[in-house]
Amino acid sequence: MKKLQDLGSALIDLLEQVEQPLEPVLAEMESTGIRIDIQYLNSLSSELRETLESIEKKTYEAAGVEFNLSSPKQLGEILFEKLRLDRRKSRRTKTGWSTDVSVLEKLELDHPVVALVIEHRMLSKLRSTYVDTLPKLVEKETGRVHTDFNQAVTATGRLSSSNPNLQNIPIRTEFSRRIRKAFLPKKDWKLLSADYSQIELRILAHLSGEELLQEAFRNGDDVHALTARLLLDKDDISLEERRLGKTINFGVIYGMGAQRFARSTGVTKSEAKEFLSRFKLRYPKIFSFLELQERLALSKGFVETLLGRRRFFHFDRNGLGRLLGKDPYEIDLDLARRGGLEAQQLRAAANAPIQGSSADIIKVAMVQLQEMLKLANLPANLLLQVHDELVLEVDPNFLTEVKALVIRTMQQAFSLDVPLVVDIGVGNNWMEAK
DNA sequence: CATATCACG
DNA sequence: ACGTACGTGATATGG
Repeated sequence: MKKLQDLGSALIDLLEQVEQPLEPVLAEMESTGIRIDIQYLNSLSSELRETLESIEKKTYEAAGVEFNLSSPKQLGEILFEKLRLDRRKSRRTKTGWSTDVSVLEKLELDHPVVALVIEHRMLSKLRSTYVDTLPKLVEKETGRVHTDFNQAVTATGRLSSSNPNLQNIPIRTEFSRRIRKAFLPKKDWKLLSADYSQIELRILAHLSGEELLQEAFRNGDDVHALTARLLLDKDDISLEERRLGKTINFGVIYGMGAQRFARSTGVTKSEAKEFLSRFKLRYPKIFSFLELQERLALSKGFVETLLGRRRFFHFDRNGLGRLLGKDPYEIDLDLARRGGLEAQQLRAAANAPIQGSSADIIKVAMVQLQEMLKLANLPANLLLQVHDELVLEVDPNFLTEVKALVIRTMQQAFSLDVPLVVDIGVGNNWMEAK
């Protein structure tokens, strides 16, 4: 406590008003657990076993040799030595040639074996990490799995989840969504999923004061389409172009460079540079805000979230550490970003207030929501938090009431200069609820 | 136990 | 000249 007091009252408040009240909420979520359909997962596992065996056979036929598909080392040797595929599409790792999915996608049209490997990779990952693992962790008496929500692990203030990690349950592919069907509410209850819509971009709009973005959120506009319109300088935007806007909106939060932007959208590097500089021109306050965070990390040694949560940085005393105590606006950022490790730390500094403020807000919402559920004696249990999403199980007779309470509590957890919007879904399992 | 890979926000 | 997307946790391989 003494140490915290020295750091100011915001951190005392954060501790006493948010983190400490959150602890029993997390404890109850862990203890409640979430119900899992073991039989369903077992049948998925059998189906996967057959599919994987069939892919393996075809792979060995196409490659002309049998090998361990789960060994990146062996796969690299097959692809780049035996089959002599284009090594320029891969890169060196400490142990050989990279065979990660971005490499495989570049090689996909060069040899029939590659598509098989991609399919196998995805399905075997899902089987070993989720389909075969979750049933073993189900408590026999309750039919539920109980994760650990770690409150003091991350650098940004987010929670993490482990044993098992229930914050990375698959959703992005067709087969993934079938895994979500295994997550059930209490018998005869409903599963409810409520997530903040674009909370990090809204926080960025708030913290930066960028009027164009704020106005868009206030009007309920499609901000990815807006960004696409600003970058392409035209009114009508295709779905493809909107995707471009979305990539750059998210990329900026992480400090994405032109190369990565080009690679993940398919535009050329010079087009990517053009887009990034137009973005800077159209949303100048976003960039000055992000740069200010980098300057603060250097001059004060930390950056802060909405609730005063701090992420500290420790730069080499013989290098960037010398900038400690200097006027943030006198720091030459281009110079500071010179080193690879330092540049990464500075991107992390720019990102931390955004990611961390999002964590602040959902934590406040969780404490308030749990309090309201208890006060009103509502038959509903908080089960999971997935960074911008809360999952509950609810007695269907009280759905209308609980839905309204969840939305109101999450949206009012913190007042920003832009609205917080919550999307909600209800179903008989986690897939249906999304 | 290090490494590569990949699941999520 | 070049690079650079933030934050997590789990799995299989191979030494």
